[in-house]
Amino acid sequence: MGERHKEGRGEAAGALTRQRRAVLEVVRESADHLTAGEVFEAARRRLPSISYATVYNSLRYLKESRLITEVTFGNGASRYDRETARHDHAICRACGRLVDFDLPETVALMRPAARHSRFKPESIHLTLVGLCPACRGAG
Amino acid sequence: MGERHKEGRGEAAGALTRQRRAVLEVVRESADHLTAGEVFEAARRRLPSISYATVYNSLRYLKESRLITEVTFGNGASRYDRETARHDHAICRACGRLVDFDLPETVALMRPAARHSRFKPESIHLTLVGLCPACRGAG
DNA sequence: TTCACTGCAAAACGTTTGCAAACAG
DNA sequence: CTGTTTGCAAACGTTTTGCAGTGAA
Repeated sequence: MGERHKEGRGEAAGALTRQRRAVLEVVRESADHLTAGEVFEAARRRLPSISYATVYNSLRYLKESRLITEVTFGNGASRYDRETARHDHAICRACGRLVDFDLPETVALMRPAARHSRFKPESIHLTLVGLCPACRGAG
Repeated sequence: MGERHKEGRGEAAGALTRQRRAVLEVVRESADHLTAGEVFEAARRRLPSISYATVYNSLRYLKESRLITEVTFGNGASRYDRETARHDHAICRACGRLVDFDLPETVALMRPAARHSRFKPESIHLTLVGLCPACRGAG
């Protein structure tokens, strides 16, 4: 796994190429959580020659470099999140909308969760399923 | 395939056919969380003529009938859980092992989570990522 | 007869990989 | 030169679907 300190950033060595930077910027500039396909569409606007495979490769690289985060709920496409700090998620069961939030109380559950599961804890997060503001109104 | 009639249990109408019951029993008899493929293998031992598609159809039916639960983490295969009550999960980042546990404190976070996300809350669960007892030792 | 369910094969998705060519150090 | 990254296409694993045939009511 690792060559070290080229970038001093994360685990992945290697360069932040033009393609990778375009992908990173796309993810960073979106308030939403884009799918790989959506990232591809947007990245292509900046760099028309970029390929789908390179988008995937770049997303993997950026994730390993801890510059972005991958969110996988359900069997649909993964979504990519510019937020790299610990946080929680809410998912709308009607429209699938995914929202980040941070509930500080969550981290306090790490030790009890570790005790119950007997796992060595590394990270924890909360997932709220319900109706987003838009769908809550639509009933 | 003459079996019982409606169970009046969940949303899905229809019968608990021989195939569906075989699939249900497979899920119920496993302490682990089986993938559809594993359910298929086990169901085939009971009912050699059962097809993959029927396993998928049955799993969907059982899920809609609230007799089993589907768990989807990562981009791998869905796993099926006999536990239908609210509970939390721990996932081993080394081997992928998935363990159920119930942390009663989790439900108390539903209201604050709803406040932070502005969602109408329906269910909540905690996901602990770390190392399972086996991988914790193996380092 | 009617209608739901099954089984098969093929399609659909999202994602990964093999490889040759382009590129950076 | 040497190793890395790209782009393309093809492969992959999982899940869904179209449809003809089966079986239960």
